[in-house]
Order: sequence, then C-alpha cells, then structure tokens
Amino acid sequence: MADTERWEPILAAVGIRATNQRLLVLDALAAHRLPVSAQRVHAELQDRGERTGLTTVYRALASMTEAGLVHAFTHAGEAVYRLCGSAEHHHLVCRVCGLVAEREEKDLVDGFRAEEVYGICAACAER
Amino acid sequence: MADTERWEPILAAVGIRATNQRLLVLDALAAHRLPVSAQRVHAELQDRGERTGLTTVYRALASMTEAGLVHAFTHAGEAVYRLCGSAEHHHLVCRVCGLVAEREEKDLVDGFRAEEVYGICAACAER
DNA sequence: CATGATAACGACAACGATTTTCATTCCAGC
DNA sequence: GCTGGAATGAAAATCGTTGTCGTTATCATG
Repeated sequence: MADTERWEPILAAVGIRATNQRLLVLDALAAHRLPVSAQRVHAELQDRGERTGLTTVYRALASMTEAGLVHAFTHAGEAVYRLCGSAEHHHLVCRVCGLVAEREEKDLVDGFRAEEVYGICAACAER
Repeated sequence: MADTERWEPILAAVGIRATNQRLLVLDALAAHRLPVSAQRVHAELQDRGERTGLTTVYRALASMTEAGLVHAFTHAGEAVYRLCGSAEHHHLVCRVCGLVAEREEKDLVDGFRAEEVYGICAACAER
C-alpha cells in the first residue's frame, strides 16, 4: 500500500477532484512502465484489498486521460493506459513488446501533428 | 456491381484463394478512400444484394490483412480497413477526419520501424 | 457542525464488435 | 465424378466497455 497522497497535487493541478479511487488508480498506473488495461488496474486493486469497482476504474482513467495526465493506447483490441509526463510530445509504441518511448521533437512529419507512432522497436525488429 | 474479376490476380499474387466473397470484399474496399469497418463492408454488400455473411467478411479482411493487401487501423474502438498499395511504407492517420496518407520515407524515427502514425492532420489542426 | 447541491461510486444490466462453433458447401487435384 | 481440406454462414458465445440508477462522498455555505 503506497502513499497515494502524493498524487493529490497532481490531480489538483489538472483540475479534477482528488478522490480516493482516482488516487488508487494513479498509484497502480505508476507501478508500470508499460501501458496497462483498465481490467488489469482493477484486478491489481482488488488484489491489494481495495473495493474499487471496475466501472469506476474506467471512469477514472477516462477523466484522467481527458485531463492529459494519462495517455491511452490500443493494444490487441483493448485500451491500455500509461501515466505520462504531460507536455507536448508524441509516443513511439512497439506493437510487439508494447514498450512506449516519449519523444519531444516537433514536426516529425511536415504539418502533421503526430501523437502516437505504432511500429516495431529496434530490439524486436531483429528477430 | 463492379467487375470483381479484376481482383483475382491480386489475390493470386499474395497466395490466397480468390473466392467470390473475397473478391466482393476487395471490391467494396476499393470504393473507399477512407478506412471502413467490417460491418460497413458487410452492410454495403447486403445493399448490393450479396448474401455474404458478416463472419466471412471478418475472415476475408483478416486473411487479406495478413497477406499485406489491406491495412488495419483502429478508430473509435473498432477496426477499420483500407486497401493499400503494399510495399514498405507507413501511414499517417488523422484522428479527426480519418484521412490516411501513405508515406515511403524510411527511418522516420531513428531505428524504429514506424507503421502507423496517429495524429491530427494540417486541415483539422486549424479548427 | 449541520446542510444541501453536485460529483463520484458501484453493482448490474446492456451493448456492440469480434470470435467460436459446427454443420454445410465449394474447389483443386486426382 | 470422387475426396479432403479450405471456405462459408447462421447462431451462440466472448469480452471489453458503457449506461442505468440508487447510494455515498465531497465541498462550499449557513
């Protein structure tokens, strides 16, 4: 059981209410480097002994995504989420290993505001 | 009712059987510039008076995607497909208007084999 | 501290896209 | 013309996600 309180200022900063459930979801997300699904977050919270409902996890992720705190990706037909250091950037998402890298470069492509780049990372490519 | 026969060599080239249903699906795809969903393809075939089943449309799209004839994207939680001029390239997909552009440039990003770039196109950006 | 408006919760039902099942039909090669 | 494997299609099953609705927490005020 980590100190969920540390996320309060984060939620306050983006202007959404810092409820206990949202703090728990944030805390669960922070424990992963790879994006995770809503169901996975829910399962982990259950294992931890929390009684947070699945519906609530979905809504927490939706509001936090909208607020820009979290980024949503698609992997194998399901939505997966990842806590991200906000700001202007795009993501490189490997289709094979799921790894995500954040990039700052502007104008990756002429006049197209890139948000997510799906492909295959160098490591997975040589196999 | 277009001449579906023109697709036969295409299917033969990628090594999958040129069944009547697959030809119909290809023909339906070819009528669109934007990616379309399996359900949409199925509906259009129904309207045309074909009795192709939805299951078959899904399977046809899957096999053709695997064969590289068709490219699959994700839009609003559903899979959408687009006929594409094969070869090595990546796609720019606008999240707003759904427009897809094919690009040939290699190494869009250092050592990352980009396949799909999701973002916002120039036209949609200024609104 | 009590109160009331509002946002958030959570259990459950409902939805919708996709996949599985399984019996039937089609095709290519013998 | 047979025959085996691939393809088809109708219906049921799956499964992630969203809607419903009564309950509860939160926050600003009196």
